[in-house]
Amino acid sequence: MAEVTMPARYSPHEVEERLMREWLDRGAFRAASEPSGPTYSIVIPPPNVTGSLHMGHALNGTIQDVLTRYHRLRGESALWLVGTDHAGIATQNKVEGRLAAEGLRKEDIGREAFDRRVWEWREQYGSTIINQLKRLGCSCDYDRERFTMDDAYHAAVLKVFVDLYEKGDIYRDVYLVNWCVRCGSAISDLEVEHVERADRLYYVRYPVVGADDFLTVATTRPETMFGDTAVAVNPDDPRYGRYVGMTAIVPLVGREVPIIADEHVDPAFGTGALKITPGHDPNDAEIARRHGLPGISAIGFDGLLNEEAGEFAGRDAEEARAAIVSRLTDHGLFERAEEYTHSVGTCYRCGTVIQPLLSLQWFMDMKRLAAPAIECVEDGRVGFVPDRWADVYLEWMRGIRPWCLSRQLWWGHRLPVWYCDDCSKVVVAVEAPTSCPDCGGTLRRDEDVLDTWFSSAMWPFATLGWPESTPELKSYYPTSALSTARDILYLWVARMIMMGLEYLDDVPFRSVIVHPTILAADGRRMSKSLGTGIDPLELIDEYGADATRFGLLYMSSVQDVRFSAERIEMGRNFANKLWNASRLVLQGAHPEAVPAIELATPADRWIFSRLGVVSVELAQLYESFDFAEAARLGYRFVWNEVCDWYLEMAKSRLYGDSEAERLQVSGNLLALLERITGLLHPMMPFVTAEVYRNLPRASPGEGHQGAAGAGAVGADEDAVDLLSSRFPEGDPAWADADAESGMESFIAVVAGLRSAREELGVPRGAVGRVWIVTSDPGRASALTGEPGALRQLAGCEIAGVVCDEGDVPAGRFTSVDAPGLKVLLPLEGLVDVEKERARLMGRAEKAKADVARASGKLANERFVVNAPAEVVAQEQERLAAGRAQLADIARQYRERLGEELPS
RNA sequence: GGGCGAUUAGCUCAGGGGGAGAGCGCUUCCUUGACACGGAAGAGGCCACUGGUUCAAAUCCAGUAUCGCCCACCA
Repeated sequence: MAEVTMPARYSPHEVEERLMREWLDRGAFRAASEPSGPTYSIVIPPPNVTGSLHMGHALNGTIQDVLTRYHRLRGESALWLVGTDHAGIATQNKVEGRLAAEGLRKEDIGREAFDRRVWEWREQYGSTIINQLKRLGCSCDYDRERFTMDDAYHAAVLKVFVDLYEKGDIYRDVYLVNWCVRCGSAISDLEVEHVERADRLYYVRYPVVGADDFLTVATTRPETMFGDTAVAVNPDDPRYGRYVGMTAIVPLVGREVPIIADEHVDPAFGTGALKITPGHDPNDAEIARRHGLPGISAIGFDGLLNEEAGEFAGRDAEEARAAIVSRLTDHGLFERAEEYTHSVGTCYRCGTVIQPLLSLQWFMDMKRLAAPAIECVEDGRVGFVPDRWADVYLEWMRGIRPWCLSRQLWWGHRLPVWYCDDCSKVVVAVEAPTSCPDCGGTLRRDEDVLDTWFSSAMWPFATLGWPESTPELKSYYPTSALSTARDILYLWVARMIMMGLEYLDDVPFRSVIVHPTILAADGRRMSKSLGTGIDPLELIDEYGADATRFGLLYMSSVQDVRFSAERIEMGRNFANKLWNASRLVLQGAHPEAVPAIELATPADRWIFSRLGVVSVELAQLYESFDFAEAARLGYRFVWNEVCDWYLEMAKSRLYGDSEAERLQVSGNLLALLERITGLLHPMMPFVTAEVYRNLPRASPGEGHQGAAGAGAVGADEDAVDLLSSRFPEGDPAWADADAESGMESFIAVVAGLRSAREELGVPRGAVGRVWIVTSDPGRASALTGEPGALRQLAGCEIAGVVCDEGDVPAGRFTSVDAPGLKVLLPLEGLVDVEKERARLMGRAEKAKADVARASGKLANERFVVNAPAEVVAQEQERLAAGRAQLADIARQYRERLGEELPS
């Protein structure tokens, strides 16, 4: 390798921009239409076209990219399909806002022009979020970008609507729907967000006809009384039994309505009497249905009271409340009001309080489609991660209710429904009919569009070309995994499962990953309006994409987590660590070295044994979606094992005099680094790819066991691109339990020696000639086989190895314990008596505590009888070791300090 | 009203029946030829509370408290 010039600090932005451009230019993320081998596929939860990347997208994008890159490295044909959702209300609001800035309303320009404006808007801003995904390093197949309003997609949506209509699942009916006055549209039950609100409960008197009496009802919404069609009491309520069957007068309206008995009424609530407003309350509508009562609408789609409200007609319903109460007071019909906290439905898009209104809408009955969608989760064809979400899903699915599909918007998939002006014919068809098939009359198309989620429900197959039988559909459906936030489990995930089973006769994905919600640092939701949001792009700017990804993964354990910038910083430091490790290797390596594994020393055997284990574990973690643990493992292995120990130990050979050793250790270092880049690439694509491309390579045909992805070496460009390599597999031959336990001793010895030197104030640079005391030659060889490292790291040379401490020449030593052996460090003239006394006392305390605990346990007969043999044996070992250590300390105390160890 | 999750070091979080872990922060030292976004040595926890199961509980069970989320027709 020629001169390597690498800055001491990894600078992510230059690398990220350059590599991403290269990858995109050469189509590295493109998935073949008809791949020959195994495939892997993910469809992205399509963000709103109006959207920009937030923390949830960043985490979710990272997770999906880890999976895609991992499986791509596995040699699978990996497709990560991206796209955006037309997001009916959200987008329409945005464009209406722009019109408003020009002093226009959408009605001023008309539907067609408005549609054009939306498309223009989309041209201009619709790719923002997609570009932001690129900054994160997401390896989506950008050439296959889809939009839920693409022509082909639209055709698929119409086909499904018509089909479900013909099957009888979709129907039109008058029903109480959730009406958002601000959006001017119905929304589905799932789009209603309930929020707690401090309100008042009003007690209003309804005079009973033919009795000089009245019934007092409690209501939070007196303004709905204009729609009252009954007063209800509980049938078992003794207070009111005599009134049932009589009638009452609705105050201010004067309407005479029946007094009915219904189980639903809770005698304990309020007065036990309930006014029934079927036109504006779902419960009341239910009761009215049971009793055959009519519904009256007193509030219009504009949220204003209508002519039913008499003098209040034309006033905003909620705003008129006070006036109504005051008028009731005038009539002596208002009793009192009390403070009352309850939850009110609001529009999840704009927060406006929902007005339940009777309205003619299109609905979809979900029962038929739900059955197989329940089954496929029960039998495990679709799995949830974490799996408790399966229960949440199933519970909702079992109680599923009809879905209000129609939206009174302009932006969206317009219903393929026509009404005849002349007869009452309803035509539902994919192709626009020219005239009424029954009477030849003129047809009018339904003005409404479909709920955005109706088209989203088809995302896993409509994006792959359905209903055409495309090669993509064949290759990539069902998809492999779906990663999503939990708040769209019902809105989206459940509906995709139903639609997938209905139209492809197979589940849309095998696994649903429900990733955690990232909360603001103070524990609240991250939200722009609260000012608690953190922009992931700012993190990428400050720390780099790899750091952002790593930090997000690290904190993405199974539960919700508060965002901590320290985690991202940790990722940045880690990327920098990896970068600098590669600097050490590349700058220090023998100029002719190429990746080549030759297990020559205990450290070599140890690190490759560990590499093998870690390779398997990381693969398992990626496959089981445990990304937080994968991040931890990668971090620990690279930092605490490779950098802290192997690289440090390798230095003595790397900078040593032996050319052969230098070449040999260089080969190991390069091979190790090469594999690490592959292992970490799914999580940190940029820094790993950049390091990888700097590695020297064996010339073709030279054949050595070190080249990762040896089979992939082809064109020059590919040869240096980590994306074209293979996920590193460990060689089973590397497994070496002795090397691992030997290294355990080595690390304990070095740490112990350093600690002792520190505590005793041994001057830096002083070299100690240590004796190793052990009866286990394997353990000893971990030290004797690494003399250079021992000298470098602990400042010690080995004087000799003995089985028995008695064989060590007389002298003053301090001892360091390690698994399987003990090391004696000569003290000579440099012992500080006070320090050594403190040190020995400290060790003695600990040893005594060990002995006390172990002997206590072993004295307990029930422990000895019941505990597993190995646990008892372990305790016996502890006892023995503790006693030996104590004796040892006592002896040292005597020899060194000329005192007896205080007891 | 039902359900789920959380409660571990100053902070953010792992762990999950046999001697408490990480990162940051803190103390002391170190600008040695990968890295101060670094290195070395340390300090710092009755693992929310109360009971139970067990030879053994931070870990399993029950209950309590606090926080968060979801579902529900709380007028």
